[in-house]
Amino acid sequence: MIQKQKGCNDIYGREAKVWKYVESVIDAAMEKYNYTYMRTPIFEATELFHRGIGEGTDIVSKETYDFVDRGGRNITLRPEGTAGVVRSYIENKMYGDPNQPVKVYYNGTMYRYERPQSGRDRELTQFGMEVLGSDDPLTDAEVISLAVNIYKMLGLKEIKVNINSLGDNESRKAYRDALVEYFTPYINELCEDCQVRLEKNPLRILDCKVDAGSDILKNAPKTIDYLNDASKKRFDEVKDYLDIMQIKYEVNPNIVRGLDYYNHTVFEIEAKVEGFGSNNVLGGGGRYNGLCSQLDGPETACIGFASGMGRVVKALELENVKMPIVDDVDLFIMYVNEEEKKYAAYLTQELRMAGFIVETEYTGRGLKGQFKQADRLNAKYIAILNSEDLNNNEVHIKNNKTKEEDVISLDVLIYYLDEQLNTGDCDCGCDDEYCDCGHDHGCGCDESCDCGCQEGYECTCGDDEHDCDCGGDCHCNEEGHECHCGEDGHKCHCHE
RNA sequence: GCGGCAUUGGUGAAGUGGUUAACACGCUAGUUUGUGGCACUAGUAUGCAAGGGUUCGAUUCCCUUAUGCCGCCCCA
Repeated sequence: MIQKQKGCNDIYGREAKVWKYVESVIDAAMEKYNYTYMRTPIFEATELFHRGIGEGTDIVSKETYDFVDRGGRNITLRPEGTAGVVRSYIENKMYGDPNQPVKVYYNGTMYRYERPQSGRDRELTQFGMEVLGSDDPLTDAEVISLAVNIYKMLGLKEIKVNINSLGDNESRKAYRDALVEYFTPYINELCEDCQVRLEKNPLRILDCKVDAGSDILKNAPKTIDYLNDASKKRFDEVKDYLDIMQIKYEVNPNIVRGLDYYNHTVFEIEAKVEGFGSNNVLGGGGRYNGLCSQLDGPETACIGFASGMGRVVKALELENVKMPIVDDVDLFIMYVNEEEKKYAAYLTQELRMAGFIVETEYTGRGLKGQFKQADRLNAKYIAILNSEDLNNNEVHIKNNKTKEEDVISLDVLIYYLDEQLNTGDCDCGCDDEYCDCGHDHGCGCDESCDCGCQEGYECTCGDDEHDCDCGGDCHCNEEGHECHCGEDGHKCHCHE
């Protein structure tokens, strides 16, 4: 049997629905912040990542998927999203657009040649956003706020935002020197890995798991103490904006990120859920003002954030977050003989065109088996075709919840279903099959809001009956968008 | 790149150097002349990740490979 490649995953069934839902929430959040979706190629010239990330690190030397194509080009499957976005910004001369900063987001697969473990795969899906062309501290706060709000809208509660500032190049260098000076006398007391880090990447000693908690680490110099006045002022401004936006965070001097190109603001968002394993960072980001010029573009101030979809989904599962996932069908059409099957084919087509989710039998099961199948599919109604009924232009239709059965004229079947299915929990009276405002179409407006509630906020969706303490804005409050469900004061959250 | 543990049917799994690989769920069919979910009955792995070795004989022992889980390195 041919197996999937190491560190890759097949996502299907219910899990795939969860992914689609998470993606829809991401899209909605990005839209609110006015970040535009962009797609860049999955493979790029190897040089892009070598120059972007830096030659010396393990990352580029042994953790990318590299190959030479048939034309002799050196190709690398993208290990992250930022480099491609910056390349595109330069190549398409987006810096020339008067509409600055450029705010974009992406969502796609990345490839890293690593040994898989919990929360780490070789093919992973990341979403992220970048703001290119502004050094305003407000953009730092905006990116962090957007990241936090995505998690909130999804309904995650146990998250922690860690922020830090590395300062400008001058501050960074001063800090690095101070660290080396501080740790050198203690070199023999550090773990073996840290002894190597002291020379290669002293900042990462602060991240060490072995030495964590030791007095040497606790008393190490803090980035913040080495920020020059301008950098310090800038960091204070970022924190002020976060306070104004009511984003909770903690300044954590040990957040340093791995790459050289970061400066000023760096941040990580952790899942604080039990059982998450050692890789519990949902996402991270920071400012990278030097990258664009390093890639032959103009000097451009940028900040970005990226988050792993797999880890987000894992956090949602561990927190048992409820999601508005439609996994039932409106009607299952049963039949036994060939003549009935032909009518089933016709009826299936007809009702689907009318907007219902319709299923029928494809594997030759008997009636008993078809009833079981209808249950498995969570069919709300069952139509039992029988030749005699059909000759009388009638059909047996059964409510699969109450088990009540009616015999109705085929002429009124559509109206019958329409009435039955749209008078459930939801009273929006919607009769437009393409509107997703109704309970049957996944709106979630019937009981509780699906906006990913957090405490301490008031819902602004304008629906009285629906008591929500959601975080930030409810995403059913789409301004200027008219719902065609016909209920006043009820705003639809469909994206048309 | 380094290390620990794992891999038995559609699923969860038990098990042993030697005739038919437990048990449960599921699934299919029947009892039920076209209305299920209960009950009962029957069927449901020529196979124990793949390949090689030891042995009279291996799913069981050994080796290699693959994949999975967990950790280290690294972390974009």
